[in-house]
Amino acid sequence: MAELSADLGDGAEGVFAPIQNQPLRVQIASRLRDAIISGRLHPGTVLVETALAEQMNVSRAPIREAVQLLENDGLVESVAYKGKRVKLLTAREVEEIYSLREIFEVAAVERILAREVSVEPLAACCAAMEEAVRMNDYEALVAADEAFHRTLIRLSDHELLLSLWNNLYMRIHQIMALRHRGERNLAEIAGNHPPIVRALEAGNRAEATRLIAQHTRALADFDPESIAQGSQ
Amino acid sequence: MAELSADLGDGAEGVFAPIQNQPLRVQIASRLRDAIISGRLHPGTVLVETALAEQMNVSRAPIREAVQLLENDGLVESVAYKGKRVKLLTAREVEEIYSLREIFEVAAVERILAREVSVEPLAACCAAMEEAVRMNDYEALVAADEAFHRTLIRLSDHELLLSLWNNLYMRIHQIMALRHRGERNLAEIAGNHPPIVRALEAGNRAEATRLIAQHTRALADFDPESIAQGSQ
DNA sequence: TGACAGAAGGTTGTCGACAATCTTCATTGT
DNA sequence: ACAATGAAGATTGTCGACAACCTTCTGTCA
Repeated sequence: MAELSADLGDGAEGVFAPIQNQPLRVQIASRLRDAIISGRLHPGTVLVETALAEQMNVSRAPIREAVQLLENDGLVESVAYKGKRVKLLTAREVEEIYSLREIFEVAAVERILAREVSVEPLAACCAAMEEAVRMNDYEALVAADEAFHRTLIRLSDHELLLSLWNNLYMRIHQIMALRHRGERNLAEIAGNHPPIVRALEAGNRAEATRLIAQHTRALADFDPESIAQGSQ
Repeated sequence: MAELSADLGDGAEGVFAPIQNQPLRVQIASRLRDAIISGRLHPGTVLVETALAEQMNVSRAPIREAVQLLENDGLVESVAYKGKRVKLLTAREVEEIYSLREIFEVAAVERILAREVSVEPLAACCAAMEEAVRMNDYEALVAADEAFHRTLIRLSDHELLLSLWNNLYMRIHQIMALRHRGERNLAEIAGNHPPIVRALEAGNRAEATRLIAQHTRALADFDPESIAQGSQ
């Protein structure tokens, strides 16, 4: 039994999938989070505990705790005497989210350059993006893009920064899902990244920072009216 | 009644303190938070719901929710099948907290310079610090120091950054409380800040950034062994 | 016709209890 | 003496119910 659990834990080559007895609140929170960041639950949607409990066939306790988890994520807000609702997105907040993204990425660049970390993982992400462009696969491109930026943060070797990034990117996901999908030039998006990698390889801090800022601001250049707010 | 509430809300000059019917979880969370960041609850201390519920004479439900709030704050961690405990502090985590502090302050400086905001509020904080030095009041100096840095973030006009800062500074409070109080030169601490204000006034980005980094690293220059970890 | 008072409805806040799970300790066998 | 098995204890997870609070609708009075 000792070696069995060891196998499952380490190699993950075992026959059995690892048993994961996640608390209900975690499962519920995952479902709700997915619904919110995918845009299925619009900002302003009221989350009524009793209704959710009935839908998911559980009691209110795990629902309450799950909603609280989402509140910590900044996806849900509490409005006095009205209950909880999916957080409304103001233009200002969207701006701040993207500017924070820029702050984080620039900080990551600084650390990567200071520690002279290999940027090979970033090049791999670029390759995945080019592949997605060849296949004309928008979803794959988005995934590779996310992987690129998360890898950038990860290479900075800063766990706290990475956890903040994960939370931030969740909200960016939501914003992208709510935004009308403009006609994006796949090749242009993919093409933005290799120069960043090259600047990092060259140790060119100013250029890397400039490219990151430019890329982020292009993403943030949205139509404020395009974000669907729920009723009210 | 309308004008009464308006008075209380705006001027805060009314006779009555505003009625705040905070949920139990918020009151409980505040108490626990205070205990943790003041160092009265050491890292590693196990938080048993039933015990806390009995001590505070409430049921377990609000205790659970309060502890979850602290978990979101990063002050409590969940260890499988052992319950929740006050989060242990590793040297790495402390380093990351201070490096994040530097990232945030540098970002704030950039924004302040870009927007040409008046730095008068910062000068006021410096005056408070000098007054504290004159009175040889360590507590007042710490308070003024915190006010200075929070003001710096506030002047950057970035709500998201400010909320992250508040959370981060909570943990810095905890670290300072756990750290053996070295003999600090009050005048030296106070003296660090006016040059920052002058650099901001002069629009000298490089100098301001350099001073911030220097100041932060002086704070982070701690003895890793000095942080008391609870039993285990 | 408008405004105020009252009642009804709905939602969150809190509680006590039960169930499930893991840990720890005692016991037994080799 | 050590290891494995079993039982007991403790803690978290979940549930259903009650209470408090605010909102909203309706009815009445000026």
